[in-house]
Amino acid sequence: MGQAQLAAVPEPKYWHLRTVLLRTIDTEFSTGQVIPNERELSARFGVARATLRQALDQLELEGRLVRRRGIGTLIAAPRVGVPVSSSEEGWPSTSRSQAWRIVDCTSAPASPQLATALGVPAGETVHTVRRLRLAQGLIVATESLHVPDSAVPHLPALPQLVGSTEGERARSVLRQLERVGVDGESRSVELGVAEADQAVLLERPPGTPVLVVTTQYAAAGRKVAVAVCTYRADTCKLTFGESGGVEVSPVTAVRSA
Amino acid sequence: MGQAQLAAVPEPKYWHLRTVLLRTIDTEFSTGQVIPNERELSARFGVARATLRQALDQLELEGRLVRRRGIGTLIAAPRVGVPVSSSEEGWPSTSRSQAWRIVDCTSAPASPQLATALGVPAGETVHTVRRLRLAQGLIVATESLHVPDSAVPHLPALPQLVGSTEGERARSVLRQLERVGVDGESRSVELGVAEADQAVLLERPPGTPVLVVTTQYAAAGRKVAVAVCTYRADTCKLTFGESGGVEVSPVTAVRSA
DNA sequence: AAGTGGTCTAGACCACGAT
DNA sequence: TCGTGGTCTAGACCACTTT
Repeated sequence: MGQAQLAAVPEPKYWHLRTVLLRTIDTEFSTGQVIPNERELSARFGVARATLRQALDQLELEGRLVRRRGIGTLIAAPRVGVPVSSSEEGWPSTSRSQAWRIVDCTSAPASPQLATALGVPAGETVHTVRRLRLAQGLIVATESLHVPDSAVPHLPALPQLVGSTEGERARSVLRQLERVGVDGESRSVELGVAEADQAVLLERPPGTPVLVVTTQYAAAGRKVAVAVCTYRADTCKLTFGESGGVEVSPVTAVRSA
Repeated sequence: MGQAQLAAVPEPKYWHLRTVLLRTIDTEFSTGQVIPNERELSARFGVARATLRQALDQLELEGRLVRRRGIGTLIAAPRVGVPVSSSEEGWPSTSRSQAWRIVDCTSAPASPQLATALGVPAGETVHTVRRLRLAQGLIVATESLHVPDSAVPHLPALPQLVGSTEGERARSVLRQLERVGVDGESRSVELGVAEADQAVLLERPPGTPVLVVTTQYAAAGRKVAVAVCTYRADTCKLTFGESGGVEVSPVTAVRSA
């Protein structure tokens, strides 16, 4: 990598450093390579390690770097395009794509907030299926799918499910939901950070930035499910619309134009 | 606060601090209030100011706090729901909603990346309209709308536009684009940080986290425009689907359930 | 054991907004 | 001028991975 060159301008050091590093990794490094360690870089640029780390923090937030404790700092792979478009992608089709992996399934009375979101009376039984979403073999998201009991009337009663595994119970919920069908969905996307439990599932430390996608599913004019899907912001680019799956063109690059 | 857990991995101080602060601001503060300053808080919790700031950084990333230099740290207002759904919302209807404010308009040969994204030969003239998006009187996003010259054949030639203001030129581009119509769009959303120019427009410091929405518009099977829209991640929740505008229910709260 | 990133400290000074 | 958050320093120790 290049050598120290810091302008004495109103621009903060860490921001200038980020710019220099960004240009360097764009021109002299490729995906998967490890860059020099933090102590060496801070010495080379003549700044404190904390300042250098501030620059690396930015680049990590942008998904350009990945830092692994005990290993080093690596050039990140380009973000994976993850389709979040029509029902077909995220919907509980247990068959087809292996893109989802069931974690567990619980049934409990709805909290007030959840009841409101689902449009059911507080306290009604709600089945919650937790799943992991995979893309290209990597975990990219966790999902909590909440289904009020009244939306899946043909679900076997709880007592009959004693002895069945969580996976089986989860699959029955999904199957029943499929039978109901969906004729509408509304969605929101916002930035969040992973709490402890999410962080474990995503194999990331707590506080990891995530894109929280909340989807409300409707059938015959009433809400039948709410899904809260938590995507790793560092590795995911959410895609919507007709062009499912892989991106048609590297539009991301337009940003720097 | 003090817990005797068997955690083989001790929770970092800043993360525990975040949890405590989050509970405090949820129960004892309301939107717009200023919380005690950093020096006092760090003293009160018996940690270094840098550690306290690490906790505040998290809460700011989550959109729960707003820090203003010279003023203090305030409880943030809930995120504003911004419709990014059908063409109607984001589309250049110069009339109707006052939700967009034109910044400038330039015409230049397409960079290679931009040409690829638009599906035109590199070097073709591309008109770029920059706009601000407002919601509830606040700036929530900037947009760069790229339109290849070949997609708007009836646009007055450049020489004829000499003397016209940028605003007028921008409006003619938008008008022509409206005439062409749109029959398809594909979109992606990812996390980014605001560069210097974007930061100025968004009235935020460089490095501010943003949600980058890239939209490709098509008409008659060919791409007619690409829009790169940069939303302030701290204040925006992007909404898709039928329920435009305000959210139907406080689904966000489900996260903590 | 050695090397990496992660956390934490106790200071210092600067830029900004209000007074 | 004063109080605020923003930046920066020079260390220290810890947790993790590899050798």
